[in-house]
Amino acid sequence: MDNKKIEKISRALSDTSRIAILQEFKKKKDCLYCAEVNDLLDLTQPSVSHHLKQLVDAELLLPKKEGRNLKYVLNQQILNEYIACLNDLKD
Amino acid sequence: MDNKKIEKISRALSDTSRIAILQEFKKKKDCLYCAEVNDLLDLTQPSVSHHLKQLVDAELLLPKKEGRNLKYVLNQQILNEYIACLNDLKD
DNA sequence: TAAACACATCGAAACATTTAAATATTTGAA
DNA sequence: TTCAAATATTTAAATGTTTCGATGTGTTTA
Repeated sequence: MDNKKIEKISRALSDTSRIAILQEFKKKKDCLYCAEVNDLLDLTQPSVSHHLKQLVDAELLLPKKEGRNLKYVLNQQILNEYIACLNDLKD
Repeated sequence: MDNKKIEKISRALSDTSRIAILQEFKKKKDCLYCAEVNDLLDLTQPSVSHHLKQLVDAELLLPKKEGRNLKYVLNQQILNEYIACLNDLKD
């Protein structure tokens, strides 16, 4: 994972709304619907859409279309790679 | 570690210059002088000072004054706590 | 004490991010 | 095929970030 990718993931994580979204996955067994995120956050629908887009762009979330709903799955692999890079900063 | 702190650390990590600074610590045995960072990055002294400040504000670096020089030490503990929070996102 | 050095702060320009309102798109249901 | 629901995009305002030049502050050395 190169530094540009680390930067991108870090930026995706640098917002309490997006952190809250990711934390919600634990309760929901790693799978969340867009509408559930709308209920979770006190933001308008376009704002939530924007935040989800950033998490998807950083590949932390994988979108899966289900009819007119959108289901998100946590990308554990990229999270593991990111964590490995951080661990690498230590000696 | 609360979400505000996670946000702050993530934001500190969301810049390739700052990532490069942290990576340099590995080569320098976890201790860097401000002037060494100036040589490392192709940025002016005020810009480097700004980046170091963000890393210090996020507590990723601990500053130690040595006469008119400033030495930084990597804060492994806060890095570990941050990594633990990220691991916590997984189930 | 004066000059040089190391680092911080200020001010401003350029650019990016966050948010919401309005609108568009896609899909399912009647 | 028309209507309603779910999500995305556009636009614009407010705010935050990055960078540099100029300058300030504290410390060592001549």
